[in-house]
Amino acid sequence: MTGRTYGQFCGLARALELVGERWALLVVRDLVLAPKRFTDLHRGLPRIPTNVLSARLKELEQVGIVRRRVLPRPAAAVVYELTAYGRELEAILLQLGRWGAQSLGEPGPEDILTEDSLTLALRATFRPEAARQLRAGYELRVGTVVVHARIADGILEAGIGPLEAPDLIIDTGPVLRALWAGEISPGAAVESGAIRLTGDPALLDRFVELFRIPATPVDAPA
Amino acid sequence: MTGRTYGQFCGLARALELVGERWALLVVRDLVLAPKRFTDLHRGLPRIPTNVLSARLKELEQVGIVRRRVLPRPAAAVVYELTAYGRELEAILLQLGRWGAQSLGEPGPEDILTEDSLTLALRATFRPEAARQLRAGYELRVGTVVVHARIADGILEAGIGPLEAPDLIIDTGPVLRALWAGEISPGAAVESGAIRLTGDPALLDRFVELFRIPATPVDAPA
DNA sequence: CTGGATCCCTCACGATACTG
DNA sequence: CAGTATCGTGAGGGATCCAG
Repeated sequence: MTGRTYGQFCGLARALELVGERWALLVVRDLVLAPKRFTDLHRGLPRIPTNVLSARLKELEQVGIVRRRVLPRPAAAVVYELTAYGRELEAILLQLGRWGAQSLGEPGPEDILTEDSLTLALRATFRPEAARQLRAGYELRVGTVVVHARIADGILEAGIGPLEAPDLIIDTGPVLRALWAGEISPGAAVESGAIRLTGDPALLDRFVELFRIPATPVDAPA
Repeated sequence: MTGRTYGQFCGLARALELVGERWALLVVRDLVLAPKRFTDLHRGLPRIPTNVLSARLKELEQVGIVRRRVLPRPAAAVVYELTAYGRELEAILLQLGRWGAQSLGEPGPEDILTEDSLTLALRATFRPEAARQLRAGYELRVGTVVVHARIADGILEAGIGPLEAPDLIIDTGPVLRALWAGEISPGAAVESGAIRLTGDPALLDRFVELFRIPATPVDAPA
């Protein structure tokens, strides 16, 4: 326990000692939306070795970010959930995710997309000022990944899974990133067939105003 | 370059690929306030091996967070500075630092405190709503570390070094953390001799209102 | 089948020494 | 001052194995 510290009396250094190890923040990310079992976590993070996942959960539990809970019968299952302290990381994760999304290129063939990360991406890129006077329900489908967003009174509710009666279903693929970043217009995306719509097509224009990855800042040389 | 990725199409995963390696965010932290030379960075982060510092700087430069700049003569020096993209991390660092500060215990004997981290701690814990109607200049001394804070019109300006004509000089030690967290009252701190004041003592009460580490959330069991 | 623990290999990190 | 070179250690990666 004496190793692995930064030797600085600093809140940031402390934070990095708590969640700075590899995979730690992604585990927290997958617990933001709901408690999960070990196997569910592993399904959402297939590239993490089970021993590392095990170690991270123990460490996160020890420092009060995650709580291990054994469900009462009949489902004799173990779930991991965030503590109140862990939940405070959500806003930071969203900000960091929005920052990182600016330099996100096209998805590689190995890259996976999960319901959790897509849902958090909706929350991270939501712009309340664009949601005034709007009440709408979107269902977003990317391959087999289905999430939804409901906007009402300037508030976003985003979650996993389909929606009862969506005003618009957006069925798309990798082009979603370019659309999100404003690199392609909704019209062009639909026309190319990269996006299929079910419902009110006009709501797609609202969608790209509601959810937006900021443009990547470019530095002038010198 | 193919290794070290998370295999997820996710802004957060991307962010962690950019700044998730050990020491990376602390290097960014030390560049937030001002560009620095290699040796200055190493002075602020004495525990980082020079080869690792070298590697981090190269990586951060390659991904567009840091720029390496050779100063023109006469000072044939090399400085590292943040790009616009790197500067966008400041708000995130402050939030993360404030989060981590909640679980910061007493400083260990090995822990060091730097001007940079103390200045950023001021920025991170500043509460504008407590600064209304106030115009004041503080000088904060912790050992040989001296920083300052100027408050005017609800705005904070915090930086390294002393102040021309401070309204209050706060000369203190490790007790500062407890004061910051509200675990000890200003009066008790002064009375115990752990804090020495020069200037208007009433401004110390304002200080603890202006800068505050939020209380650590405690989870109810079950 | 869930919920991990164990083993082995590799590579990043840490410490130290050294150079333009 | 601004790094590079070398080398040992331990954490991470991948596969397999085990208990309830």
